[in-house]
Amino acid sequence: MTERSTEPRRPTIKEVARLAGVSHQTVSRYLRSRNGLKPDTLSRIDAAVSELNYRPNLVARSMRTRRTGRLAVLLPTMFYNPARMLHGATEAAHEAGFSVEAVSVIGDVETRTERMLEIVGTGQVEGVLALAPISPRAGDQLPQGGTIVVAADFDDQMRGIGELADASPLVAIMEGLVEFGHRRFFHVAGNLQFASARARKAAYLETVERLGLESAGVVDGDWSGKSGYDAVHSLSDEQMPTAIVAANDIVASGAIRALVERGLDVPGDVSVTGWDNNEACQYLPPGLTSVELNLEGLGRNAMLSLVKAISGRELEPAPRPLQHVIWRESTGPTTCR
Amino acid sequence: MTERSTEPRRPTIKEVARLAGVSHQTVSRYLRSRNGLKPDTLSRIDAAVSELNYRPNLVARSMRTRRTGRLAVLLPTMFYNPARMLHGATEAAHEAGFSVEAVSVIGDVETRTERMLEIVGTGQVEGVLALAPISPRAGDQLPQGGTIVVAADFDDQMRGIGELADASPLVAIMEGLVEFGHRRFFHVAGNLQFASARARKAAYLETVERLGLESAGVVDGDWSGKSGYDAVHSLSDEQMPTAIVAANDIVASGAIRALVERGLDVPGDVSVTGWDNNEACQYLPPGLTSVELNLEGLGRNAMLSLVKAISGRELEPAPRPLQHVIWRESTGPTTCR
DNA sequence: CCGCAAATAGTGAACGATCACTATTTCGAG
DNA sequence: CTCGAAATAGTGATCGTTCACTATTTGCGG
Repeated sequence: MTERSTEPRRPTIKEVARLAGVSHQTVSRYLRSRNGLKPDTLSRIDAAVSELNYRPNLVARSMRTRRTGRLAVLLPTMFYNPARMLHGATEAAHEAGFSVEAVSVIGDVETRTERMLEIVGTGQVEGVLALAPISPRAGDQLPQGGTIVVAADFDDQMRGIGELADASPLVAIMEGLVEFGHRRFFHVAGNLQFASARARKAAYLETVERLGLESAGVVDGDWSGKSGYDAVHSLSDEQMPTAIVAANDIVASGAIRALVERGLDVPGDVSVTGWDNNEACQYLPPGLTSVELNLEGLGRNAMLSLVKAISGRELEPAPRPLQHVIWRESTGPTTCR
Repeated sequence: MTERSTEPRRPTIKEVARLAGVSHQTVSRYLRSRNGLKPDTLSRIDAAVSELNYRPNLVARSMRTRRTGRLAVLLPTMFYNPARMLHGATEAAHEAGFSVEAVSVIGDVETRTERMLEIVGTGQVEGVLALAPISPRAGDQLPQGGTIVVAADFDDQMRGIGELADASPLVAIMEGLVEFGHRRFFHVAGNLQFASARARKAAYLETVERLGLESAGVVDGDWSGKSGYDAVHSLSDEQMPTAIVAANDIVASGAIRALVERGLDVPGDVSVTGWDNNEACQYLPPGLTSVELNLEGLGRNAMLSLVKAISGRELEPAPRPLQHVIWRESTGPTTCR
């Protein structure tokens, strides 16, 4: 590991002012906007700033302006990989002049909610973007002086909101499978505390209904491979569908293993689909039909709504579409059985 | 999405003091340590604090103490999933009283380094933990007043340091494969800017040498499935090894696909191993022999060295071992060919 | 060259905590 | 009861910036 440290005191606005032969307030104005200064004054300050290598003390600025310019992102740790969403979110926040604190909490909804309220309570952050479910009661418990909260994957009515919970690719998947001749489906859902899991389950049920399909049912899972594995093993031979729509690629991988263990071929006997376009699942045979996500874009757009709520600024959203189906070998025409 | 906001001014130390009938300095002492106060005074302040729901203004405290209590973690975005390491790191930082800012940068080493220097330069953070490679020149460019940098996966001599680069499980894998009868190996390395990739490559070469094995060579990859896929397809039939040691599970999945495409069975013809214990690779047949990592522990320990360098505090490290081999179906005895 | 508005620059207070002192109270020994 | 050190509490300055003013300079029509 490499370690370095130096600790000379940093120059202040007054030292810059003295060197430039102006008042500290003039330097302050220079920092805010370079308008309203004579060209001569401006260049003298320019010179002083670069000579002293001056950087404003943001803590002092925060103190006076009562704005910290900091946001927090609450990350889930157990169920899916939020790193790319975090990236999109931090980039967007950076564009809007905010820095982002990452908070990841292992535990249940209540633990996460408590931790989030604690963070808001310190007044250190101006807002929180929750990428993991939090308690719907959180809004009421916000401490006075508390800040805005945007929960991107959750709302008070337990319904998903926005792009994160857009389940339309699932409809596209099922329609594609129907074209392949499939009539009997099965869905292994994700953790239903996540709006995305609820939305996919709802979309599955609606599509079964709308297209008059058979369904071997829905098993509520937890985004894990084991949940897919167990769900398939729980089916009797008579129940066995010809197409399994899994909540994500991990669940699908568990389902595929269980199918293989039962002597069934994918996609010969049963087609399987996932979600997230997991790289390993693209390569390992059979390449898994999945939904490619622009996770950075989803993270960005979630952050945009927080930024807008706090500062009113509207930044450019990520270009659509943010998700689309990629068909691979794990899906195919039904065979006579 | 849920949004809430309230903005009554927060109470200050002086208001607490007035309510408790003491001086503001007494309240300040109360906040630092409750010692040296009369029980009566203490309980009066206790009452005042809870009545006003007082929380100290950390920005004001930072201003006076010249300590921000903030650290930054520089995350890689392209190659592997740092979310669990980030979690371990933030937990450790939290224990030591620091908050953590997440910075993820797409781009090359120079881009990351520049961004890191920018962050240090603002004086907002007391230290940076780099989980992605940064330029070895970064130390020299640290701005004056700059803070300590710990690069957990890199050092000036391009050699890996510490647990992140511990390649001993690779030796265990190869020894196990030798017991299975394997003599002819192949290694697909990760991105060699990462110390872990360099360490695994070095361990592979040393073990080949030490045990007098045959090697079909090493292909330098980039942690991607494609790199494993291409590497295997680049081999002639004569070169084909009986065991492929891949830099991680994704690379292994690409290798397996290429093997299957060439009509080879895993593990019947060729054994394959990965690294990271990717959940999908555990389930999809053949279950991949891999290295389970305590990523939270690795993140924690990396953060501990930063915390120690900054504050001198030594926290409890994660219990060892932090990685161990898990044997699965993708490895087996050699067959006569 | 005057007068007056607009443009530009300066002054001192304030943000909310801690630091470095000084002041007061407490309490046991003599 | 007094003295003096230890324990406890108070006072005012300070951190580096911006805010709310006031002061000065500039530019231009008459």
